[in-house]
Amino acid sequence: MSSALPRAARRGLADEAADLVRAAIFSGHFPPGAALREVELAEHLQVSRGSVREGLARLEREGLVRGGWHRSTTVIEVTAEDVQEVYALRAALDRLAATTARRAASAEHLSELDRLVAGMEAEIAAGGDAHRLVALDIAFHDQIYRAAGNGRLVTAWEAIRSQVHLFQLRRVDAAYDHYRARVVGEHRELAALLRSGDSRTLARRAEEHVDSARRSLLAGLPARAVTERAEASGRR
Amino acid sequence: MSSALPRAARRGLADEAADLVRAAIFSGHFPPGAALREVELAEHLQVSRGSVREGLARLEREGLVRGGWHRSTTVIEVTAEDVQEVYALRAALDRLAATTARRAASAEHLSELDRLVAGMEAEIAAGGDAHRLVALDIAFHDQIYRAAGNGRLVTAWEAIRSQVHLFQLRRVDAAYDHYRARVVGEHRELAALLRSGDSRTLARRAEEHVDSARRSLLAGLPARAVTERAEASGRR
DNA sequence: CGATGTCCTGATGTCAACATTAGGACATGG
DNA sequence: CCATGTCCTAATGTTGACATCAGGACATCG
Repeated sequence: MSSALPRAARRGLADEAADLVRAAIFSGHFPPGAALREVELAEHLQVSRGSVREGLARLEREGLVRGGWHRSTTVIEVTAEDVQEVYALRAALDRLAATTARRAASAEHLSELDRLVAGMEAEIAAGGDAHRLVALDIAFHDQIYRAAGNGRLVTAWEAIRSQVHLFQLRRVDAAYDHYRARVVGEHRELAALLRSGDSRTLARRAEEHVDSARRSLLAGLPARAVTERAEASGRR
Repeated sequence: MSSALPRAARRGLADEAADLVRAAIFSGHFPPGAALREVELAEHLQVSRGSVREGLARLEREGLVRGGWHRSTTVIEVTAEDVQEVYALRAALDRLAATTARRAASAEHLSELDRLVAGMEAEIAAGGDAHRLVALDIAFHDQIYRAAGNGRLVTAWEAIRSQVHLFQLRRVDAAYDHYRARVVGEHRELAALLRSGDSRTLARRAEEHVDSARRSLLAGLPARAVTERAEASGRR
């Protein structure tokens, strides 16, 4: 037993609610700009408003939704500015995570990276469900952050992780072929560099990997913004 | 009016509670390791447990306290490992913030930096209250992050800001003379580089500034950890 | 005497009712 | 027709009571 069993964490309704709502956002049920009303969610999920409220606060910490005083929390929009902000920060974090993991990663961590890359290949061979590929992509980077062994760094990553996830989903929607053609190669190279690469090269490639994602996503975004708001009820 | 009036935000009891508890932690009223019981705080602050709970969640987002399932939230300890984690992350964030601000900062942002440095000098000349100096130090870096104009980067900074504040308070407790001798010079150099420095040099100096703080703090930490727990009531 | 099971206590988790508020619909006056 | 003030409503903010749980004290058994 290498990791001492993940401590059978009992999690509480707030976490449960957060997971459900997050999944609903990723699935497109709540498009960007949609309002997340506490009473609605509470009825639908069969939990109290307090728990929903706490769950929404957690999603806000992840940057997936925004809230305000006496104002419904809403799903974030995907504007070019948002993309620039998130990926600029992600480049800095990924760079630190990669160089730290280069020193600190255990053999288990590294082989798990290989396994995830293999999973991507298998997924593509099996037809290539876009959402599953993105999940593997995110999981790959999760693993790098975990390998670095810096709890605060993991927290910082978690604060943009869901946004990156959402952005990547939109990216594959707009340009799936381009994504599919690159995802395995880029990640395999990162895995190799993490195992036995020069630290400078690793840092540079980690930043370029993010930059590649950023440009690919921006190319698929209409000039100004992708609002695509879908108000539940028309304005009569 | 340069910044369009700061929007008269009404904030709610949760924020109020968070501010009060944070201040109490900085003042030493709640030493590292102390348990923050919701009922106690609720009675003392004259607000409901729900509001206290939400305020504590905010402090947890800042990394100042830790919570768990059915376990009291407690003030973080200050171990060497914690310091390494926070300052490694801070170095990466400060580097990004500085280089971004080098391009994006307005004249107002830059002159506010000068004003803060002048405030430090004045404070030292006036005797030099340690807590006020640290507050100016933090405010200086707040301003750099603000000048960079990346909301996500600001959020990432806010997730370690209070920890840095706490660490710096401990640093001046352990080695005030060393801190006082360096604080003005280092910040003045950063301000100058932000106004008209080479980007590479700026990035390097920003990282070194953090590294200087890290080493100074670690030197004041006993070998293993600084626990210094002060249980409220004895164990009879 | 050590290991194990039971109970108790003090805390957090959850809930539903009440208070407050933002934002818009509407009426009014210029 | 536009500007302004008033009111209403649907949402969030806040609260106190109740349900549940973790951890330790204690008794019991081997």
